[in-house]
Amino acid sequence: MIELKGRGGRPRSEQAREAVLHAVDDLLLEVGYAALTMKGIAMRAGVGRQTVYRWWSTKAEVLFEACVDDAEEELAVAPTRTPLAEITSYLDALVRFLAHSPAGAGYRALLAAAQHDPAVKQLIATKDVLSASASAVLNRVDPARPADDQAIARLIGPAFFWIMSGRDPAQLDTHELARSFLQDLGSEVP
Amino acid sequence: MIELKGRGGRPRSEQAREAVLHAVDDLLLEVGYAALTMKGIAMRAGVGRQTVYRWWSTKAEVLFEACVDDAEEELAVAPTRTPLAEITSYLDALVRFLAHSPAGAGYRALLAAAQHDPAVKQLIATKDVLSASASAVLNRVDPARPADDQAIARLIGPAFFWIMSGRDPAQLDTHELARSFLQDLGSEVP
Amino acid sequence: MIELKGRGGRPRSEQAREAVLHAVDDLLLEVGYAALTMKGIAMRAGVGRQTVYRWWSTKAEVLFEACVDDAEEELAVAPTRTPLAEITSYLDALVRFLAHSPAGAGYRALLAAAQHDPAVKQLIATKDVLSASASAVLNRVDPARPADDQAIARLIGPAFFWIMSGRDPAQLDTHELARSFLQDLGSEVP
Amino acid sequence: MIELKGRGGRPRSEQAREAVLHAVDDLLLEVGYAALTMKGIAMRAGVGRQTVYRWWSTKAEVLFEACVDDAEEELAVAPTRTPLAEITSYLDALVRFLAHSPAGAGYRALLAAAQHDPAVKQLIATKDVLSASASAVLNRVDPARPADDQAIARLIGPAFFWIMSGRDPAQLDTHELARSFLQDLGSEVP
DNA sequence: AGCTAAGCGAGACGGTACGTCGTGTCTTATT
DNA sequence: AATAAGACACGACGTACCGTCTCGCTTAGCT
Repeated sequence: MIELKGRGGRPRSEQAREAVLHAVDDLLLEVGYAALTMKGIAMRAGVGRQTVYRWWSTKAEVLFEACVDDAEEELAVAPTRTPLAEITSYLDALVRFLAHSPAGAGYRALLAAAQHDPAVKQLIATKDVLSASASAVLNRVDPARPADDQAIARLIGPAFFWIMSGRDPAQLDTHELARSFLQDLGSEVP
Repeated sequence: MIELKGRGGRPRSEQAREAVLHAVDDLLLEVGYAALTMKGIAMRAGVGRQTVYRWWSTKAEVLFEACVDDAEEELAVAPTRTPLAEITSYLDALVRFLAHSPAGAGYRALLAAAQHDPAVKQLIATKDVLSASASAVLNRVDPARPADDQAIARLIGPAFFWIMSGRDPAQLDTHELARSFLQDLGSEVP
Repeated sequence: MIELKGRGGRPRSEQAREAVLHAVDDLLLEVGYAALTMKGIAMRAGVGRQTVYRWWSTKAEVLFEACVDDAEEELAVAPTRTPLAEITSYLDALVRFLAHSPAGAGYRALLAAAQHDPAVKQLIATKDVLSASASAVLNRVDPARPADDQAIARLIGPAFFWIMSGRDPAQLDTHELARSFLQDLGSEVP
Repeated sequence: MIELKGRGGRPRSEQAREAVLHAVDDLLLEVGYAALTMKGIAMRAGVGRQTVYRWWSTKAEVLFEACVDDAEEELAVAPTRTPLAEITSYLDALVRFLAHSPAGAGYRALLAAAQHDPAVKQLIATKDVLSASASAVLNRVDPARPADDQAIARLIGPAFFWIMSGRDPAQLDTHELARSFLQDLGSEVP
């Protein structure tokens, strides 16, 4: 037996929960993260403000829950024949996610907020979708060598910096990035 | 001569300007970027609110002016004998700047804000201290090959991602990063 | 016989009813009428909110039911030998009730609320404890002359105004008030 | 020299002050005291909420300032030839004020609130318009005998109770009240 | 004994006012 | 003309209470 929580009381409304998450998705695109407010979310969702505060403490938490699932899905790439194709395909997905996806916009906003808000830092640390996706790809490319953080940073870093520093995603040569990453991988200190 | 501005009137107070910039520096460390406000800056600086608005439009502009000079200085590394030492030294400076320097905290906050504020994006684009410093190092290491954005991203990216994603700066192996970067440099497609 | 209500169903809980009335009594003294809330009453009584709303529409109704019985009792004075003693004794009880009794505090609050809430006005009109008590005394003092509203107002008014306008009840000379009231009574236009 | 306050700063807006006071007057009649809110006052006045809170702490304070002047004016009666006419005229004005005047509605609301709010009690004690007006009449009727609180209570009390307890003002015989009051006055203990 | 129905505690729901704070603008007197 | 001071209209903050609703659980009278 597990379900021991709250014996009485009206159960949480799944409808309200979804309305809030959809409202956050919509508003992020329409007004941006800075103009995203708890009040605005509640109004857009047709929900009382207390209902939002009851389940989420900050707009960052709502946004995190709203886009973490999409993020995982968008960063998963299909297996390919060669490591080069696999890495290139992953980097393309990464750039697409960070630069164009709604979920990516949410992720960038959260990562930005985490730079000056320890609570958000801790929040996004609970599910590090970027590292996890890179780790999955690396483990598939070279199952013998377990993916470490340093390798993940070398894989993700250049594209990540490219997007975060505001450069044009179309100008990034992901194929060259993948080639150079794999060369390092095959030539590390013996 | 030079002073061609408004014919009459009181000149701008240099004292007020410096008080504002120092106030921003102090407050960023004390309360963080999110809690940084124009009102708070003015109060801390002992300056009228209008005086802040007269010379800067947003808190981002004040912060930018307050930390861009420090940033340039901290990211300049002394020339070294070998490329490997030079690159390693630069990456160390980069990590130190992003992870520990007050100016770096300001830069991170601005770059974060730029993710959802086009005005801030444009602002920090006017003086890309990170790319400029990397460019300087690259040109010194290999004067024959002019530094391009892709190489800059490969150099800065991994360390940048490491810090921005909240990893411990002490765990980053900059020497290994430098080695792998230089290997790519020497082996690019002929 | 008589019990024609709903054929089935759980009967009303007398325990809950009393808990609510006691809670209102307690809270009125502790936090005052303004801070008295339906939610607070339910919590203090250890009762569901709906249970309060099921039997009373407003906090005024609960309070009325909670203090009307006490009020009647406190305003009833024992017969005395002389009219003067009787009237004085009644005025003393009136002042004691209005100024010091918990039930009187409830009555003052309700009468105050009635000034801007027609529903409360109608509510307290259903059982005018003040006038009724005065009427009883007057009828005993002079059975020949039925107590009219004007006489009741002359009897109650001065003390009522004294308390309602915040004056010190100890400074009121009820004996003098009684003497002057009786003089009027005996000298009205023939 | 007196005007030493605040050397700098924008002066208080008289326009905003009047807009707020008029808004309170209007809203009291339209929605009643219970539904009167600081937010509503600010909106109706076309004024920021902070502006209201800057100068008044509670809706009671705003209302007090809004109706105290009207109250004083409405309770001042013109001198008459006979004491009976004077007293009757005053009682008529008193009833008219309490039962029909907007300012009187405000006064009743405040006096009601004072029953359970010490701050309001203290507030209305700073300018006791009812007692002051009665005092003025009594001093004119019998300059030899200075008006005491007990006499004031006997004069005001009956009419006050009549209105506060919700009776029909038209049914009150002020002439009889005045006659009986004057009889007491002339026959007090020697 | 089983069924039906209303009351019960609990607590989430959509709303709205609270009093505070920061926004960017404005209006003073002073320098 | 720039300054320090501070009032202005505006609107988001997070909290509290409103009155309603939906749960699972009594607790009775009526088959």
